This record gives sequence, C-alpha cells and structure tokens, in this order.
Amino acid sequence: MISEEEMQLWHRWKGSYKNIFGSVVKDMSEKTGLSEGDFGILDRLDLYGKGKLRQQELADLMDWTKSRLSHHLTRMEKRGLVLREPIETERGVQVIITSVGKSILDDARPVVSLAIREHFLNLLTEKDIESITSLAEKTKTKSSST
Amino acid sequence: MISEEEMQLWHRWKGSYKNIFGSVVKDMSEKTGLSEGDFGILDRLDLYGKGKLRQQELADLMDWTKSRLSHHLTRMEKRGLVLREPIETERGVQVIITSVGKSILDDARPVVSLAIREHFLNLLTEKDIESITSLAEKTKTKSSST
DNA sequence: ACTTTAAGGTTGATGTGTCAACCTAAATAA
DNA sequence: TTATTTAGGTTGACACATCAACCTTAAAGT
Repeated sequence: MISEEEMQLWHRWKGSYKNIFGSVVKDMSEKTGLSEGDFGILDRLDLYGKGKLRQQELADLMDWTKSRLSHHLTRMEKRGLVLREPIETERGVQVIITSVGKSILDDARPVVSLAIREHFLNLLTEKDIESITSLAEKTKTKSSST
Repeated sequence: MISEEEMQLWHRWKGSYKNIFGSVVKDMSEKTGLSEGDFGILDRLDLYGKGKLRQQELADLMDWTKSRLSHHLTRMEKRGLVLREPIETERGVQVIITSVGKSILDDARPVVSLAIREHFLNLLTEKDIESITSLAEKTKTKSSST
C-alpha cells in the first residue's frame, strides 16, 4: 500500500515536528514554568480580551472543548494564574488573568519568541516557508493553539 | 522579536501537523481500536523481533523512556495484546505479541497505510517532499514512533 | 572478597486529553 | 403558561506522558 520511502517520509515528518515542537515547549516550560496550554490561554486573555474573556469564547479561540478548558482552568486557578467569576448580566463565566499570570506571561513572551526563532524559523529556507504555507492551506479547518 | 507573519507561520505549521496527524490517528483508532503507541509497539515487535523483543530494546526502538513503556505495556497486557515474561539467561524481560495482538496488527496495517496516503501523502507536491526531507535532516537526533 | 556503580524495570504522583453523563438556566415551542 | 431544547459549564473515569524514587541483580573497581 505504501512504499518504504513513503513510510520513511511519514516518520521523518513526525520526527521533525516532535523535535522542533518539543524543543520550543521545553525551553518555555523550563524557563517560565508554563505549559503550551497555559501560555495559549494567558496569551488569548491578554490579546483578545485585554485580560478577560468569557469561557466559551476562550474555548473557541483555543479550539478546545469546554471540558478540556474547564479542567485546565481548574489547575491554572489553583496556581493563581487566572480566576473565574460568574457573569451577572447573562449566563456564563468570565475568565480573568491575575496580576501574577500577567507578569509571568510578559516574562514568557520573549522566551517563546526566541525559542521559535532558534528551533524553527532559523531552520527554514524560502522554499520551506512556501511549502508550510501551502500545506496549511490544504488542511485548513479553523485550528489554533499556543 | 518575531513578526506577525512569522508567528502565523508557526501556528500554521502546528495546525497542519495537528490536523494531519490527528486524522491518521483517528482513523486508526476508530477502525482498529489501537492508539499510536499500541501500533508502534506491535509493529516493532513484529518487524524487528519476529514477535518478541527485550523490553529495553523496544524502548530504544520507540525512543521512549523505560517508565513510559512500562506503563504502556501494563495497559496493553491488560487488554491481551502482549505479554511479558522474564528472561532466564540474563536480566531483563521479553515482550511478546499475543496471537490476538498479531491479528489486530495485521488488520491495522492497511488501515494505517490508507490513512497516511489519504491525509498526508496525497497532499504533498515534489517540493513539499524535498522540504520535509531537508528539515528532517536538520533536526535529526535519532527519533521514531508509529 | 567486598563495595560501588550501573543496567533493567516498577511504581506513585501529577499534569494533560478525551469521552460521556450530568446540571442549570435561557431560549424556543406548544 | 408549560414543556422542550439548547447553551454554558462541571465532573468522574480513564488513557497517556513525565518525573523522581525505588528495587534487584549484574558488572566493575578496589
């Protein structure tokens, strides 16, 4: 069904992703204590909602299920990165970044940028960039994250 | 540190991976009941050891820690896909594929091949292939899996 | 021989993901 | 009005991943 070379290509593609992505996440997590999910959430709260977003909106931006987000927020709340409070005017919950969360986010941004440059951007040629762009076009649904 | 376009590229790259890889894994898991790890383990037992491998060898082939493998094998053993027995001649444990495991693996192979072709190979141009190959070269350590 | 180191595995805790079941209140239908 | 549906969230169970601690036994040093 599939040749040796084709299977190799598949494995190489997966390998590259794991190496690159793993390096970026490792840098971030070691230097800031944030996981990919943590960063993605804090980033969106800051950028899209100047510090606060309704939970379901956040779930949409992250392309996460409400369940996944709920579990994750529970853990983040426990660490003091965000807090949740009910919305009075309508149903739903506001997710709010704490000052601690905001300050950690600010520290994390340059770390993440640097990691992406080092482990990803620096490896790419112009052709690679075109290839990535065209592939993304073909697989488009409406994804997201980090 | 990083421009908008660069960040976009990063997100697109991650998005493509998640879509493609997710589709392949979903097809496999829905049609065969195997996770990526399950398949990788059964595949290696079958190909590299004609049905049996020492646990540490398997861990090396998978590029997994012994802990990760130990936990995973415990679950697979519970499902009757593999079994473990101590090696008499030396220290260590033999991991052996069961007949059930072997038969599921045989059913899974074409499913996996088809999924890789549909969701991955069919999307690629010649340039994409070159790009993937060259990127893999640059990130090479000694990875693996599925 | 005796001590130390390292190989091969297991285990428990915790973080992360997914799925299905559930709850409450708002919106819609009757 | 009363019943039904649905939006918004939570929860519990379980699979998966990582980390650190631990155990046992073979190998190496002394």
